[in-house]
Amino acid sequence: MAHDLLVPALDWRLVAEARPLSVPEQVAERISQAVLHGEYRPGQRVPEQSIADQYQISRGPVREALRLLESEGVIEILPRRGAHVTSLTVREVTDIFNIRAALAGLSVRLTCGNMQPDDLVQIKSWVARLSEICATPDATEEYVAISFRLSLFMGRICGNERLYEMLRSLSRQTVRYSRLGLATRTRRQRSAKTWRAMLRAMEKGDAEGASRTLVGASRDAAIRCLETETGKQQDAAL
Amino acid sequence: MAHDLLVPALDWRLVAEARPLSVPEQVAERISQAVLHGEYRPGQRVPEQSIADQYQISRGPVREALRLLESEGVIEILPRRGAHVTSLTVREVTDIFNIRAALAGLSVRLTCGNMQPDDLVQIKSWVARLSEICATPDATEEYVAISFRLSLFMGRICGNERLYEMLRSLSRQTVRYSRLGLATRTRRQRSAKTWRAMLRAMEKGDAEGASRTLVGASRDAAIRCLETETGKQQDAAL
DNA sequence: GTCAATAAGATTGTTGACAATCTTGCAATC
DNA sequence: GATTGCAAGATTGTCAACAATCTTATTGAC
Repeated sequence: MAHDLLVPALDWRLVAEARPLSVPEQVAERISQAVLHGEYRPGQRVPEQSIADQYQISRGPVREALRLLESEGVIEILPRRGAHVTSLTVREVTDIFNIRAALAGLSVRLTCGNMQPDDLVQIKSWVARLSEICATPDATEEYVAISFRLSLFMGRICGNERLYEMLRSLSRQTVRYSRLGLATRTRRQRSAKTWRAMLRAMEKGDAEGASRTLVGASRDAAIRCLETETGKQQDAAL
Repeated sequence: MAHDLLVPALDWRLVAEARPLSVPEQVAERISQAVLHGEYRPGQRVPEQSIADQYQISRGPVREALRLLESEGVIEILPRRGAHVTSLTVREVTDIFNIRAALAGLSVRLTCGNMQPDDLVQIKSWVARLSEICATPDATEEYVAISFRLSLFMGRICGNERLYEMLRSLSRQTVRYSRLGLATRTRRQRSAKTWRAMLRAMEKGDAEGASRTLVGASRDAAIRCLETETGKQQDAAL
């Protein structure tokens, strides 16, 4: 088709960003939330028909929703055996944490060169809040929530859209396990110390230093969080 | 279902790894190859029906194949507008190169700690071959092929399966553009020099050094390869 | 001649049905 | 009592048809 050569196609990405979610996307979001909230256990089957009945749609859109969730790592689809909530081994969780650490490091480095004054204020306030609550018993939920908001915030403002998407996806896959790594007062205090060190480096404009701090700490945290589990069972399922 | 609590589900990942490719996977592979070989141009539409006719199947499996390709970044699917071969902007290519650099760095670092003697021999021979042909005019294709094999090899032997998958996916998305970055003799010579430096660091057991060398070089290469294009057009499509 | 409205055609989204395969429960055997 | 084989049920894979939406070409007005 010579047509394509003459008239460049309109780049729809620039037009419709905040489009309404399609049916499969909505279903995927619901299931994802259900998994995150522990309504489905790791390894549990997710039959297409039961989802279809639940939302009163046919299996077509459900299949699509499941593919979406598979690409996000929330579920696994095996041929003729259907969809299961992912149940990661210790090895796989470590692997993902390593990847996440490397990408978080990149996002911090980029953020340093791409930051608005307001952004630093925002980051500062979150780090302050983390330092405040890290010693409080039972502050795990708030601590986890804020540290995720913080790392995704840097993912967003660093200017690398695709990096943000990858960090978001990896976070989704590891929330359950991150919670373990921040479950005790000691661990949270150690984590808060890292965030402060990273902030200091950022304020000095030391992008490499900030990045190194975060990567090192993430790596340690991954090891620490999994040491607890390693002895128990080969499957790290929460 | 209390049943799930008593009998842990069999982990099929450990059993059936080399399973035969499903129909959608086969179709996805074919389309992917066609895109890589330039049979589809960036931005070109990929209608479901025409693919279905081509392989004499219905649109169901085709839809699934297209979702697979979307998750690999080979095509883009827009609601009610169908699938298009991805046409990346300069910005997006840079973004992906940055991510790939960070992950390649991680894979090299892990490889250093996870390497068999044979592996180093293999890497050495490839680096030698690259040094041999880098000055040859018109060696772009072989040079690109070997350097990809090399980086994916390290992705594979580093022991982080997921990292390998991500590197493979990112490579697929950027082959077209990498070719630009290795199109001239000077660029290939510069690239070969980097590989040699990385190899020296690996031989000394300097994982961090090897990683830094590669990350730095990848970053430079990305910038260099795109400088050529930046002036011309906002869309970096090959 | 250029632009806007319209209609025909093409394409995607969804549905329900059927075939292929897997899982589960039960019975027969060792 | 544990294991194997079989059958019924459940679940996934594929298909063809219809509805909703978008694209393209034509027509008419300015």
